Amino acid sequence: MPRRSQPLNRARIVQAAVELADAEGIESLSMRTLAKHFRTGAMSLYNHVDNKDDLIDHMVEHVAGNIELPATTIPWRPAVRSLATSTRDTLLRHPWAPDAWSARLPGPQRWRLMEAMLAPLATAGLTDHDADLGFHALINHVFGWTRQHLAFTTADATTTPHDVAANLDADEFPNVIAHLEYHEANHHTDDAFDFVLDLLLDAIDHMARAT
Amino acid sequence: MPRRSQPLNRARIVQAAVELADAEGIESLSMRTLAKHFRTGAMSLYNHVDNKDDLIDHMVEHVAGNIELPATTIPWRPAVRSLATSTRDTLLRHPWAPDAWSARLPGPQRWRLMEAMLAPLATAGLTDHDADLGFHALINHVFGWTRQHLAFTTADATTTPHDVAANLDADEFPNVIAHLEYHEANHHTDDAFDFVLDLLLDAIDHMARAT
DNA sequence: ACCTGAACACCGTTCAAGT
DNA sequence: ACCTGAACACCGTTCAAGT
Repeated sequence: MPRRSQPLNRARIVQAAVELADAEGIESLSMRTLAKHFRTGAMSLYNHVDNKDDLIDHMVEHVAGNIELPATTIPWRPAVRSLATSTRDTLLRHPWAPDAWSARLPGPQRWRLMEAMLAPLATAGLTDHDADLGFHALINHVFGWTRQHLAFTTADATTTPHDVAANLDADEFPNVIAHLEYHEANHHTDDAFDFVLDLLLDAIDHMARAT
Repeated sequence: MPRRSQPLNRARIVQAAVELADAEGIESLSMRTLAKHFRTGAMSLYNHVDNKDDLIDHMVEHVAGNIELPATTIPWRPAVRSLATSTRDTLLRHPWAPDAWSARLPGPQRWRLMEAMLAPLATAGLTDHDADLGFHALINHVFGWTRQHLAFTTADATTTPHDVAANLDADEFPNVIAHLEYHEANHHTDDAFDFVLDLLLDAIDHMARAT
């Protein structure tokens, strides 16, 4: 809760909004509570942002801008792999980001990321069709895995998978119960992200060699 | 806008809420506007639903209940394939559903779906580890593809990919522009869903044979 | 048991008035 | 140019009072 020494500007507002959404959840981010961080009223924010929707657009762009790009000199496979991983890492720091991201049109920072993923794919020697398939499969994996991971680590920290399993009918849902118990026992083995990522990279490599 | 001949009950409320969210978007679904559908005040809904969050839980369960399950007699691969496809088909009819689904804990109908996906996978002869990888990769693909498709078909119907491409710097984003133009030219070739689905099923089959 | 009006504590946003 | 108070049109939800 900083005093208001410096004048308001959009960068500071967006930065504070991201921090607030990270800490308290985006559902409790309101123009009024955000303005309180600057010891002013909600109306003052409208000098720097069109409206709340515009603010969230800028928040998503801010997050997108934090994603580290791979060097343009490395081969396509490590480049794509590195970008997928750093995208996941950044998204995990902003639990509200995946939903906001998917629901909005891209801005400059997101175009920059798309370019950084498409450019190495374009050097792999794929047909347009295969490049398109590969690109979307990779994006879907990164966001799908991240969302799944966030749902597990964020939702009701009080309710463990084991508790949930105990309330399910063992005759009706035997495989669900086994699945939940597997997760209970394997909390810290997070190789699923890399495994499926490599599966997709293998498939892309295979398509490239067949072209 | 039905007259209120029958008494209110939760099933009718949830049904109306789903229809309203499908037609107008979930952001314009309020307890007050929903109540107006039954020519009553918002407060009357609270006799059948704990609160708005509970209502949305029931809406997601309603959608999950509409997903057709494969026969339990068929082999694992067509069973999984069919469930993935019918899940996608149902989700596409309810654009608000994927976000609401991912953000909430499962209820009975979603357990039923998980069981219907895990049960055939369990007969494929995978290790627990591989079954887990396969399950999550399949779910991520279904939801990721569906979200992507919804974003493309719902967002600003006025702005075509081609319009967007025209506003991008051709030197900075050459691959993004090529990608958008590819989508412009290939509106109706939707084989990406099946292609990646088969890729994942092949990988699962391969893991099963190697066990 | 089910219903419902009034009221409370919030929202986002507009507008007119200030410096 | 930037700021801001009051006001408007909404929210979800509680509570007390009705049948």
